[in-house]
Amino acid sequence: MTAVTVKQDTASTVQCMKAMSDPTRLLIMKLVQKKAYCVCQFVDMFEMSQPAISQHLRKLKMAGLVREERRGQWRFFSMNDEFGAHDLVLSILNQLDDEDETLRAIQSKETAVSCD
Amino acid sequence: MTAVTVKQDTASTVQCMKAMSDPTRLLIMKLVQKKAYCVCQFVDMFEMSQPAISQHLRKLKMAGLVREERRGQWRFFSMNDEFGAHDLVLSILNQLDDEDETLRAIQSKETAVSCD
DNA sequence: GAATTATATAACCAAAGACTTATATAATGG
DNA sequence: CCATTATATAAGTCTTTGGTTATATAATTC
Repeated sequence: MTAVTVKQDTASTVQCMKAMSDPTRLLIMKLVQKKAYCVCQFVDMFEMSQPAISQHLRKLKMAGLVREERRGQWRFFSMNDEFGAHDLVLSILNQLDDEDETLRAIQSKETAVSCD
Repeated sequence: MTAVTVKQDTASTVQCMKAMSDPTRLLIMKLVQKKAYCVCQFVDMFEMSQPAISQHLRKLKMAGLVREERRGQWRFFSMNDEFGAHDLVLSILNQLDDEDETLRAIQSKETAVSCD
């Protein structure tokens, strides 16, 4: 297991961190680390309006942290593991407790999507 | 060398990340990782007004990332290594390139303080 | 092709951020 | 004690952010 890390410059580090410095987006990243989710699933899990979720996802996508894939009428989002600061993303997510209350609460609200 | 990491909950992770999600504060953290600096040194290095620097330092201090120490008329700031999310801070700083242009430029402007 | 479902986008708003200038505080040195 | 130096704080401004509601777009189903 090599631990060689791709170093980032100040601007990209800040951009990546800003994208993740929000509870909703941080948890979305934690979730997409495991598998892809569609917008409506996030809407249910975070109990947040569809436009609000959509805008959070747009930020993550614009920053390069996630990737979007269309499946029928759904749009699935997953972690972009080719992202330049991918190592930074991983080390941040790695510091986040998997037993965290907020995370647990959100995961428990996961709903299935027809196309699954 | 143990790599056991103290996990953080969502709220503290976000709080810590927000404190560092600014180029000035990120670089201040990178600097204080090595040694303590006083306010006037940051003012010179970042070519930023004294109140602006003072406010950035207050944010870092309020969030628990740095520690303040008075030496005569100066106030020195250093990394708080007893901070709960200290590991998170370190892994973020570790991802930041030491050869980064912005960092280099700032370091080159370091000035001495009489009391040193 | 009309209704439904999933999503994005636009326009708006309140709160938070990052500065500014002006002023207060506190230690130092004559 | 007074002037100087280092720093903090207050108040104001402008921008960014994270939500809202309303509407547009696009695929699916009947």
